[in-house]
Amino acid sequence: MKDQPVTIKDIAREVGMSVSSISRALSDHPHISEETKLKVKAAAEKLGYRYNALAAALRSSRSKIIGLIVPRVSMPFQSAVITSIQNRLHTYGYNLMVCQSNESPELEKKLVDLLLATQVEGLIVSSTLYTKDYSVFERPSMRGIPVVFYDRVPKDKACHKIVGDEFNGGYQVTKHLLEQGCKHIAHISGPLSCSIYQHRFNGYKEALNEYDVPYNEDLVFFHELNKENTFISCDKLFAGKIVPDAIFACNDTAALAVIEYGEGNNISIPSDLKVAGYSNDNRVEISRPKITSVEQFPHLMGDGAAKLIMDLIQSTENNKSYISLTTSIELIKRESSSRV
Amino acid sequence: MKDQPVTIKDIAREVGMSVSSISRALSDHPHISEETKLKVKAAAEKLGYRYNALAAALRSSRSKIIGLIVPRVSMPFQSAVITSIQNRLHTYGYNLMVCQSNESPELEKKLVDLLLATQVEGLIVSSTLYTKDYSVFERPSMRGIPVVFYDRVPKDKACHKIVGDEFNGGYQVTKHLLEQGCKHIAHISGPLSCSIYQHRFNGYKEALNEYDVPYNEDLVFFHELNKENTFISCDKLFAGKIVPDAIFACNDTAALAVIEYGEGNNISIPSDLKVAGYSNDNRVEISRPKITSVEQFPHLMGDGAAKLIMDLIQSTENNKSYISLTTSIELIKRESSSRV
DNA sequence: TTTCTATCTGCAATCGTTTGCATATACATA
DNA sequence: TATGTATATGCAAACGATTGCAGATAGAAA
Repeated sequence: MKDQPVTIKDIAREVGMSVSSISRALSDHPHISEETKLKVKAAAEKLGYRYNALAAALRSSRSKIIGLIVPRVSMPFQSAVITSIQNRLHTYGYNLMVCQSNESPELEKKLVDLLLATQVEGLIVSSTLYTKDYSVFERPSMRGIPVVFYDRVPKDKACHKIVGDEFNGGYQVTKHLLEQGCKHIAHISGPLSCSIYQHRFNGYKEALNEYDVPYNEDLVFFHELNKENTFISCDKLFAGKIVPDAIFACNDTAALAVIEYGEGNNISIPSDLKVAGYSNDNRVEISRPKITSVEQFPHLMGDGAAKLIMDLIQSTENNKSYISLTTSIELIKRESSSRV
Repeated sequence: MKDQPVTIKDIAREVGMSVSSISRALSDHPHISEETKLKVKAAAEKLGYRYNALAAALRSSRSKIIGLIVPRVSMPFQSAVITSIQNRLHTYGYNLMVCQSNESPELEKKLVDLLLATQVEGLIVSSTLYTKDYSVFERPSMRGIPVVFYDRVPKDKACHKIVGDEFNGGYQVTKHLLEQGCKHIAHISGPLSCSIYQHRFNGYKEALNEYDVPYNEDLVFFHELNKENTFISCDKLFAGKIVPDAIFACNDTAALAVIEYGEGNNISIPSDLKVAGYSNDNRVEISRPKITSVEQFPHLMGDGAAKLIMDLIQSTENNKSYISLTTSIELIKRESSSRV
């Protein structure tokens, strides 16, 4: 056995046929007889042949690779989505190349170039909190390579995308809090540059409007939703003229921070203050009180994103129209927002 | 502008030079004058040239792709590790292709083939709970492609690996519980086919031994560490002759299940029963009581795995010896195991 | 002028497949 | 015999870069 990898050329020599026939035999081309196929495959096995997907990709210009750009893998929602994207793509015989933007729009741009250089056949993207300029995804160099956005998608631009029903989520949470008798519902949100927060915010305002509760901008905050920022906002809220009787936090980390803030400041939840989060991550059921939150069904979203990109790749016609899918959400009511 | 992608050939035509010079100019080869490089790069920009990494990979047989095989992306520990692996590899100019075995040894094997076909330059692997046969990683067809295991590694086989100090973790937890005065420490573990559980179990027995507490096999359980299984084990434990005064669960999901079991069965924690988990995931601090657990520093492990694979790829000499790295752990004591 | 470096550039093979087209064979049909 | 139709196989040109080697050019030294 040589140290050089075995190629179809070696198989051709072994069985005394041309490389083209070997190639066809191995890929079950109908023009090759069953008998020959068996012979070729046996020889391949015997020689320890290994298919070179790169060479095939170069020649056929189908790399069977999908690129994924995501802010960070280690966010519970994202990792759940990625899990199902990867599993689904695998059933199509496609591989996934994962890149992280680390919430940096500049890096995100570079990653697009990187993945295009790798000849990905499609791109799945959930953008950074701050991405405003999406032009990189429609440069001429993108020609022919479909892009599917999910979750965090362009705000003002048509594109293929799959998103949760964020407006409805924001609306449902707010409506629920209103129905629990709350009058002063604070909203702790992520930056509005990010589509999901914009839509939840719109839903929030819609519900207020519907219930004739005036919108008060002293009760809304926009910042990255970590514990520190949330504490700062809580401080402001409880130092303000109007003390809130509910807080709608736009993720569960922030909601948990509110709970902790309450514990530390003698604010009892839900009697003094009702709280709701978003994403229904696995901490909200552990918390005491358990936290009302919105389930986003990340697996459906991942599955949908993978199916959508594959459809776009496989459809021959030049799709001029954009496909937009919405996955439903479900408000899960728990103790943190219950009537006392 | 044509619909065909622009290649270095087009640049060569544009600037009136040969493709080899273009190639060298673009990759900053020292034999090309600065002046020429600038001219070439300007032309590339102008034509909208995009580097084809696949073609380069084929010719140079350096794909700049690392394959990752992991049970599931959506486990908190795993996704934290993956995050740092990907970020670190990116600094080396390498990409990461992520595959999930879904805890199936058969699928795991197929993924090795798949990734080898993709011409990965290295493989990073955390195996399934049940992988016993690691021969697939040392077949002749693997020749030259380094493999780094992390976390869940082969038990009885030398290999490159980076693992947490599991024995010490198991030992520390058990010792801590003993020092809190516990005499009957149950151990709820994953299957021993998996290296990490074997080592934690060994650490558990070592501590018992050191404190002259007899090992009692009625107090140990081996199964997948989900809530249902843990409940079943708890039922058995509390129906047995010897009622435990502590439970050392091998992950936090199981520890949380024990807490929940306690709530539902009038077992008060930590006064009646002390509890410890493993991995220090973000739920243990939310739980009431907060749960004693073991921090594994997944980011160090990911970083280490990425560095190690790159070292192996870049080292020219044929490494005969295996490198084994151990990341330290830290026992975080919390209410669930405190003296009353 | 000649010769020698040093510096730059080009030729052409190569990486391992895929694939359009041509060809070969066998068998049936006219 | 000539023709047609499947069926099976081979030829050779791609795909787009890299790279060993040879060659060209220019300036300096002899």
